[in-house]
Amino acid sequence: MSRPQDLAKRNRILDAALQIFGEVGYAKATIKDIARVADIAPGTVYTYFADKRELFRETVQSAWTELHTELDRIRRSDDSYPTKLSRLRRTGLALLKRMHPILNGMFSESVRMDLFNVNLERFLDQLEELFMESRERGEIHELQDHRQRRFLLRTIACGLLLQISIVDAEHLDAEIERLHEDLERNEQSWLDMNRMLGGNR
Amino acid sequence: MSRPQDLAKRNRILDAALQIFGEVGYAKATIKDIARVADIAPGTVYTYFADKRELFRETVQSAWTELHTELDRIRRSDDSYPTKLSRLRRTGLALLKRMHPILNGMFSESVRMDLFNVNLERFLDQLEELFMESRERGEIHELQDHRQRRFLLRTIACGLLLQISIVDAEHLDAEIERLHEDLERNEQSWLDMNRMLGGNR
Amino acid sequence: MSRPQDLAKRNRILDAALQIFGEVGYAKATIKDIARVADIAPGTVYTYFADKRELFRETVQSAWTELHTELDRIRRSDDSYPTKLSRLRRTGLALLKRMHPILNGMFSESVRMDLFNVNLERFLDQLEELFMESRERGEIHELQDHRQRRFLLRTIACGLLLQISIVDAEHLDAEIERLHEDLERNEQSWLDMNRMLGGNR
Amino acid sequence: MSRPQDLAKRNRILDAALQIFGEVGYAKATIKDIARVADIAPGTVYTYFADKRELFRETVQSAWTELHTELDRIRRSDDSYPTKLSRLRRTGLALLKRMHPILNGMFSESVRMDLFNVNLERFLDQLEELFMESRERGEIHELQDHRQRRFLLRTIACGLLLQISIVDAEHLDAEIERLHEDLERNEQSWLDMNRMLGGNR
DNA sequence: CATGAATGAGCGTTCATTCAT
DNA sequence: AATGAATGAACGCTCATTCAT
Repeated sequence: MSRPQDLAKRNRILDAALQIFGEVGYAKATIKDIARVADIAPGTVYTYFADKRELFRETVQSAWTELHTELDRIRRSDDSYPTKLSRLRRTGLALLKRMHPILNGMFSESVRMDLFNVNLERFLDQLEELFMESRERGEIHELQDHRQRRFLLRTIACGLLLQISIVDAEHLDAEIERLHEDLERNEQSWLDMNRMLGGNR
Repeated sequence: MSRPQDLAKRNRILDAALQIFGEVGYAKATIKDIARVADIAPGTVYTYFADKRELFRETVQSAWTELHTELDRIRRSDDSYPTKLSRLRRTGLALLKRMHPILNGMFSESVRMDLFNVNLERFLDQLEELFMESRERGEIHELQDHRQRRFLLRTIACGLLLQISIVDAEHLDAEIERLHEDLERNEQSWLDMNRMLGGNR
Repeated sequence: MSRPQDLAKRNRILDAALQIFGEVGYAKATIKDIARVADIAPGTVYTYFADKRELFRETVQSAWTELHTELDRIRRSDDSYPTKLSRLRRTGLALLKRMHPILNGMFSESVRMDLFNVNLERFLDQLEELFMESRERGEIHELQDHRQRRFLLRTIACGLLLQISIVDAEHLDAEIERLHEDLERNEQSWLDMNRMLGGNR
Repeated sequence: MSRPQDLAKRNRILDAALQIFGEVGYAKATIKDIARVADIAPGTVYTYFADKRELFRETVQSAWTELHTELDRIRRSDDSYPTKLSRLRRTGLALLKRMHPILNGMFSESVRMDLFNVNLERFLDQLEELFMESRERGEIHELQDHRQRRFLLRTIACGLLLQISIVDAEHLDAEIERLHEDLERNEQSWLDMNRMLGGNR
């Protein structure tokens, strides 16, 4: 079955889905509500998506894909390591902010649909690539062994994800700002410590 | 409406709810299934809990309360700081393991019911108390300022929570074991670094 | 899942189903309409029947079962062969009359659910038993070989079934009466011919 | 609304309708599927037929019309009575075979749309015409009075129709063959008996 | 207090039909 | 005349909740 080409309408549906899934979670979100927000008839949703599951899947996956793409772009840039970290921080938090509505309701269904683990590991892989490349350029020293690093990366990534997801919309901007600063200061500590320990070697 | 006194039956319902909510998530869990597992009639659930929301609320809160109680006990013990850290690690992961079934399906509803933030902050408060007390006894030096520490604690706590919640039951034991080791090694690094930097002062 | 014991209500639902399935056919019959006729809430239907298919199945099968039972009773009676034929005619047509509402809409779904062939063959088997027994008692001579007889029995049975099913309710009584007479006269011809040919042997 | 002149396309739609109605029955057949098989857009169906009901009506009627035409041709031929019977048998069963897909799902809708009775009676009328003419030519003797004969004809016609309709596609050829033989043997018995009784007069 | 049958609002989904292109 | 995306009413079915027993 071929899908119509009206990408604008498809995106209106995805935006509406993002909003509604975010507001009430997957199970309580209704196609009728999503259609109402997208300003179309309920039946039209099924012209663009096979069923509720696929709509959710596409909604979530589009956010992950954006993250992967951005991280890839940062990695391939000519920026210095600290600049890359800074860009990553800004990009990641901006995406989290945009995805905030859905984060809260997405974990359980994402996991059930196997959308979470695959994307998380892919994200971590790219992050490690970035570190490897920077180390090869002599921009950083290694602090931990592979496993330890992976553990910390995963834990921090999950930690940020969950922290954003539990903020209510009202305080979202302030929280993002706070995390931004905290991450920046933390990075500075790491860079300092890295330099210090690197110098000690 | 006054509540009946049969606490044994109330707990049977809570256990059944923990199991069913965990297996299928809040939205897909049915009162009928919970009642069947608790070996009572569906209507009886409403003698002990006002509605499905309250049943979920009580189910989740009982797990948190257990965590708070355990952490309090550890804090008040006479153990050394490394021992306390070790006990905390073991206790926390054991509870996470027991709560695993429900973790996956609980975030969105927990947040919506404001069960998450309050309990998380209370947990972090206790954790900080533990650090303060240990520092006062000269067992540790401070590495970061209050805010930085809070950020790291919250991020790591959330990170562990989310990591456990996305593991499927089959790999749960292996994952718990892995996290246990990773945390232990990480703690050792911190202790080493703490000692090193402390010595520098 | 055990079913409640309120047989009166179950039968009210079956009667309503008979009426509605008969009026509009399986596909266009709605659970809501059946529930309305049975004077219950739509959901209640699902307390007594698993789904629409099972409700239809039970509705149709109950009629066939009644026919099998009646034919069995006639066979085992002490009546003479002509009396048995007469009783069979009356019983069969009476049942067809009662089932008339559903006949029209039932063929296609019955066949799809494999309700038709099995019951038809069972009916024909019993009919043949009746002939065999009567022949053993010397009440009839055989006119045709087994296959020819089976063919005629099946064709006539199907023919009567279809004829009744295509009569509209308004003319049902007259049609039943007409078929009754026609069958009676036909039987008489057969008996005459049987006697004639029997006498010739 | 005037109808377009593209008869080839109209027939493609009718053929597709015959196939789809036959495969799944009236209610489950969709205009989209019929359009897909006919290789046109769904909307185009409504250029040639007012709605789904009319499309079904035309589909079924075209089959009946074919039967009437064929029977008429046989009647008007110069063949002898036994040859005519034989041709009728062959023609009828061949048409039933071709119509098999639709038979199963058509009774209820056909009756509801009053397509069945009229065509059946017209078919029986033609059949009787054939007998009358053959009797006038002295080819057969009469066995029964008008009413008795009409009853038997109608019953056997309906019986054959229903028997074919309940055969699944897989066994259709074998069943047609079987009915062919049974009818032939039965006709022979009738002819024999007719001759015997005729000779007695 | 316990029961469990009854309730009925509301879900995801389908599809005959329309109509702007 | 042909298209096919859009429509929205209506379906089968679920299940939190109630209440007569």
